[in-house]
Amino acid sequence: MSDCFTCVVRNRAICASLETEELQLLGKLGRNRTIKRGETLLWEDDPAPVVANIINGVLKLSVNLQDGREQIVSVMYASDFIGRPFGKQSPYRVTAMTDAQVCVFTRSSFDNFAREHPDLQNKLLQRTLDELDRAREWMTLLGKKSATERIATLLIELSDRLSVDGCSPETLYLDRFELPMDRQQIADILGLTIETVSRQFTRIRKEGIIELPDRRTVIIRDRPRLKALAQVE
Amino acid sequence: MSDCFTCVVRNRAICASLETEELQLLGKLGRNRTIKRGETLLWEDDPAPVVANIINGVLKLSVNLQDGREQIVSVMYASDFIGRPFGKQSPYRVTAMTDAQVCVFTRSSFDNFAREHPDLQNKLLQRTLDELDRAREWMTLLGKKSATERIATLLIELSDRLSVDGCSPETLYLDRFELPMDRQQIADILGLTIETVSRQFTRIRKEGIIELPDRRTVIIRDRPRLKALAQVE
DNA sequence: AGGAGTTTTTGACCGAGATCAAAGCGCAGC
DNA sequence: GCTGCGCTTTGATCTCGGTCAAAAACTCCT
Repeated sequence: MSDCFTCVVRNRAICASLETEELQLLGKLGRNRTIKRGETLLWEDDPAPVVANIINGVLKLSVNLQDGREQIVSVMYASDFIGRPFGKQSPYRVTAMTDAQVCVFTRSSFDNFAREHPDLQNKLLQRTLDELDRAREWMTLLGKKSATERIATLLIELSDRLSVDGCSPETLYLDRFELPMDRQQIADILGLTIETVSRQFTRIRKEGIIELPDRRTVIIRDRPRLKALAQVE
Repeated sequence: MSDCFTCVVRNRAICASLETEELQLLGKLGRNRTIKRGETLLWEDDPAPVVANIINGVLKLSVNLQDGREQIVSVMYASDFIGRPFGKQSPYRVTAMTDAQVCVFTRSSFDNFAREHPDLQNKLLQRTLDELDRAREWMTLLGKKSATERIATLLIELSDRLSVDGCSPETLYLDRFELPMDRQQIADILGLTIETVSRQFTRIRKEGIIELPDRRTVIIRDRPRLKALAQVE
């Protein structure tokens, strides 16, 4: 059993809606699990589905077309909730982009628990609405933005989302961070090819907006200009 | 006051989760409203927000960038739920694509009601999850599909969604229907330009897959081939 | 340290869809 | 019936990002 009371995401995940006793009950249902980078936690329409909270690490949710094309439809971070409770199966593949730790529930046990805890369901609803907003923002990116705008938007988003993850309250903005994904994955998030991603990185690096000390590290040198590139909204 | 008991979407909208007495209560909170094609029901981040059920008609949800680019992030049909309950405001513009009738609630009154009706919240959660799936499917379209694939996908989707709307149970497939939007709106849904949309229509019309008796009418002549064009998944 | 394999960058070229421009079509009003 | 206007189609050209290929940089192993 996992100890929910010392859990690092206890106050940010959906569990935050629960009181001591309920948390104890939910804790009995969950199992901690470690996943290696590249490992798939959940296959599309898995017949034995699970839901999970992310404790740490970054996971992707992807749609894979038969001809091999892959679209990443969501990137999920610590405290995010994975999976589809109630009814339908989840038509996505969930794969770890970095080593990760998750807190896993069988769907049936989670469903039963949730049915009796309206506060938890409410939290879940709000999270799903947030996720929907994010998906729609990304639709706008995919439908209307240029390659440069896409890259800039991703970098801004990452610096926001990873800073919460890092949990150091003094760094409101993360100006230096590790990319949790490789170039191919960036391409599959942004609806571009790996070559275009690389060229755009080079471009904004040469303009002095960012620095790339190595493949995985990004330093934002000129945030206002980066925001200007991203912020067409 | 609107009469919920004879409402055409009574069994398909979220209200389906309510018993007689509760429905009566909710009915007191709602107001019927007619909207003309092109009229905007809700502006992005409206300070006096409402939520609504669609009784009939088709509405769009759009994100508008400052330079005039518009991405339509959702097309909503009869029995769909509009707006964002609990907390945040809705960052989208909601506009009628056809004349429509909606059942409107102020957000605060709806929130209060929903808080006391877990079944309603559960229904809302499931709907939101469905909507999220649809948004992600569209992300895949916008990120990975060719112009032809996009048009074909939209036509299949419309023939599915409008047939439920029409409510004639014998027509499982609608092979003839009216487009609820003009070419520009199709372009803004699919992340294309109006010219490309027009060219693709002409193309699949010349191939005998569809027929276009007039601007707004579509007849599907060869559904299997249309599906093949759309169905890259 | 050297070498094999992987990932990323760079270069040359190409093409799907965008852009710009000009008809064509359908309908409302007179 | 004609005219004017908005929407749609068609045509000509351009461009951004894709494709194909090779070089460069990094990683990991021995």
